[in-house]
Amino acid sequence: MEIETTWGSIAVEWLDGRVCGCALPFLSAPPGKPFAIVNCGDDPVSSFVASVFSGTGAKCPALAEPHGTAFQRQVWQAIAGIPFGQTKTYGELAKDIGRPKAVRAVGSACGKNLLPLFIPCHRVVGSKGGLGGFSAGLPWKRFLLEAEHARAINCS
DNA sequence: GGCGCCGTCTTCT
DNA sequence: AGAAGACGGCGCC
Repeated sequence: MEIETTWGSIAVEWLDGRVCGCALPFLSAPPGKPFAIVNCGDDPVSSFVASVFSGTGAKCPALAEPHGTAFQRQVWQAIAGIPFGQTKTYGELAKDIGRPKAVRAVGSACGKNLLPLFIPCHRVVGSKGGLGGFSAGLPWKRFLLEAEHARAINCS
């Protein structure tokens, strides 16, 4: 299914009611227009996505077993544990999974996350308040953090 | 404060 | 094996 927004169409795939894929249009620069959802269903998945953008944090729907290495799953699981509206640094995440020095590897694992929005990799920021990166483009990450009232970033 | 280099760990070529 | 990546820290200008 697809959710149409003023920033492009968000494609979400699922199997047996479990989300197994999510793709956002890549944005290298923020579109001039404000973000808005144009066409959105009322199923659990759609409403979850809508809630993420509106900053009202609904319950995350069931996710399919993610495909990845053991290390990546650990990272993703740790990310999934970040409370709504809060952020965590790559370093803290690394420490949480027992590899305090594997921060670089953690970042790498984030980039391979197939379920942005559902696994909130946008809540992972750099230790100095930097944004780090985002697979679909930083504008999404900035917007999402702003929507969740994250103050750990430099909202200029 | 900003820039650059090195350390560290996992994954792809 | 070698290279690269969504980092962190420290030293230097």
